[in-house]
Amino acid sequence: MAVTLKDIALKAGVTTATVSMVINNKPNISETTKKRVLAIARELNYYPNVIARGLATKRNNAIGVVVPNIASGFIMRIMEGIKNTLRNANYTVILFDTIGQGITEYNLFQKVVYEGRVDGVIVITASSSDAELELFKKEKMPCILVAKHSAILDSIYVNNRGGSYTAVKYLIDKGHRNIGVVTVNRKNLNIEERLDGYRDALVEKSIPFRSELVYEATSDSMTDGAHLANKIINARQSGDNVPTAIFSPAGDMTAIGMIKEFKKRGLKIPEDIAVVGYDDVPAAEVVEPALTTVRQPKLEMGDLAINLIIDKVEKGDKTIESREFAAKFIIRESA
Amino acid sequence: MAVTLKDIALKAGVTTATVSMVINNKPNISETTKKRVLAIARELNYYPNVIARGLATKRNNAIGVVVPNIASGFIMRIMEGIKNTLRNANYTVILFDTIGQGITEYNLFQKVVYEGRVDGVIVITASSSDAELELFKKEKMPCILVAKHSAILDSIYVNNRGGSYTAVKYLIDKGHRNIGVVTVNRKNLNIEERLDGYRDALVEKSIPFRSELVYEATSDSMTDGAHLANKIINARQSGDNVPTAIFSPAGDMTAIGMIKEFKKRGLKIPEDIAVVGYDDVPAAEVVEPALTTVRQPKLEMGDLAINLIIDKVEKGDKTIESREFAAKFIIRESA
DNA sequence: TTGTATGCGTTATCAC
DNA sequence: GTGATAACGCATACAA
Repeated sequence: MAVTLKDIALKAGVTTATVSMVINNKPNISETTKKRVLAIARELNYYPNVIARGLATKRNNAIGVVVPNIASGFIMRIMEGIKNTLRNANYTVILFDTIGQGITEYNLFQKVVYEGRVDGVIVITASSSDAELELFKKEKMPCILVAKHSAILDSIYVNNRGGSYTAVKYLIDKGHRNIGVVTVNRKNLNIEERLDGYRDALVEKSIPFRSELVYEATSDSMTDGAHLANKIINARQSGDNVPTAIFSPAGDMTAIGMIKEFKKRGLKIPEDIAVVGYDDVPAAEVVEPALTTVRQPKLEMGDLAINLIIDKVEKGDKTIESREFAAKFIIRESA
Repeated sequence: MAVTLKDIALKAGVTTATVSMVINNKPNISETTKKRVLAIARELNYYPNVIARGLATKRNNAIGVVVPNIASGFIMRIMEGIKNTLRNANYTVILFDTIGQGITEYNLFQKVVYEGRVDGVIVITASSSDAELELFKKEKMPCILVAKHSAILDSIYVNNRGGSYTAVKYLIDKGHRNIGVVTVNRKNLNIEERLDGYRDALVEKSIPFRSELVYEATSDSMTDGAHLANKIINARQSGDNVPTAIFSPAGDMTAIGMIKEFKKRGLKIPEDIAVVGYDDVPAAEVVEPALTTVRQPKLEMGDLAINLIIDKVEKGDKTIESREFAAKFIIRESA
């Protein structure tokens, strides 16, 4: 049986109210009783029951992290940033995701908001609409949106358009004019923004956008990359529209799959065809040639997110802030 | 303001007790009031406050996952398995780790047990002693230990000794007699077990164990691998004790770093020196030659862990079970 | 079939 | 300074 305030009160000859005040360091308690109560608490190895405390104070000291799917390197790095800076802050983080639960993201939002387990949330998703996110505002649940800009909530996001622009401009400056681009049909990847950056660079250099140079992957995987690489090589052989460089906002694994397939088919990277990825996964450094890619500052985003949300929760700050991070272009050998 | 049982009761003209019984699908409620209450609950968009419910029932529908550090691919894959099969089971998972909190693992155990937030825990660590783990038993907190065998708690673990044995035997069968082994000083890696497997294979084939063939990494990283590779090459040049194969129970990244450095120094893999890793990280498939390695069935372990713990929590099962998984030897090109 | 009363462990508002 | 007492939202034993 867990030891409660009552146990301590009984043993100390005071009431639970007094014990509670001692435990919470409230003023107006005599030094002597304070010492006695504290000693007994330690002796009995007392831990406050956070559930009961939460009921009484309407504060749980818990932050929810809401994600579509935890099985993503992107999200894990952000989580790492969150946990890393949680430090002394006495908060517990609770992970919510839709995985395997057969519910929509909005259902999950409702659950998180109405269940009452958390004091605030960090929502990491680019696939929810403002209409859905509105729920947090409506129910006055402190919330930080990570991954895209929002007009109605605090948000932390990366300038992916700028990241793509930098990458593509780099390719153009190297002399490339036919630059293929790999997209993927995953809503929470901000893929449209990334394509915009690609177009920006083209426009700036007066290079026409050509839809034949857009390749679609079904997921960010090496097999998809290999498949697309073959498609490109075949197009090369039939002559026209031969890309001399590929930019893969769909992700690094696709880019890596392409590199490996290009090499297998006898092409030299980056001489015959340059490749640029997106994400900077660990394998990007391993592939030969090492992958030039775009990195998002995930740890920093997680760090900022947890700090912001705790501020919101504790200070009741109501202003809507948003913070943009720059994507970092990592130049290695593949381009 | 969140809607409570009281709100529904008021509107339905019954008491909170009745509403509670309806919500929880208790028997002996007339169909008519049931329907009416349910309709109003839906209309008001009622969600039970899980904190209050937890206090009343002493059940939180929450499982704690306790880890030393979430920033590990191993743990993330297990988490993925856990979340994946959580499915309809109406449980929330709460992540606890010691990262950046300046507390010991045992302090964390205490927090988890005494705070009362969770009904059961999955502890993923190989670095805690039985004496520390005893706490869960003592306080009757249902617990599954993942990563090593335990006599006092349910446990799920991988036969790492067998996995190492298989890998090293494979090298021996390929004709290798001087097999280097890379260790790392990280307690929660079960490194000793893995070394035992290495020794087992040696003993079986009557090959003497030689401590000069043991190399120590400081972490599982490419830079450590490169460093060790150079050490080995230098030893080669001075003549004696030249390993013709390397087994890296310290992890794949170290093995990959070695491969890249060996290649840079002009050695051919696996002809001049064979390399076998441990873990099967995504990059293992990317390096050239692709890394032969040992994989632990992480998803399956997570799956079993969550099923077991929910059973324990719900059925109050008291027997101590343990389940061993076999490690899988993945043969690629580096050996 | 439904209402009344009580408790879960804690905090908070009063008196004294 | 400290003790009663109510309240948080819900569940449940018992009474009606």
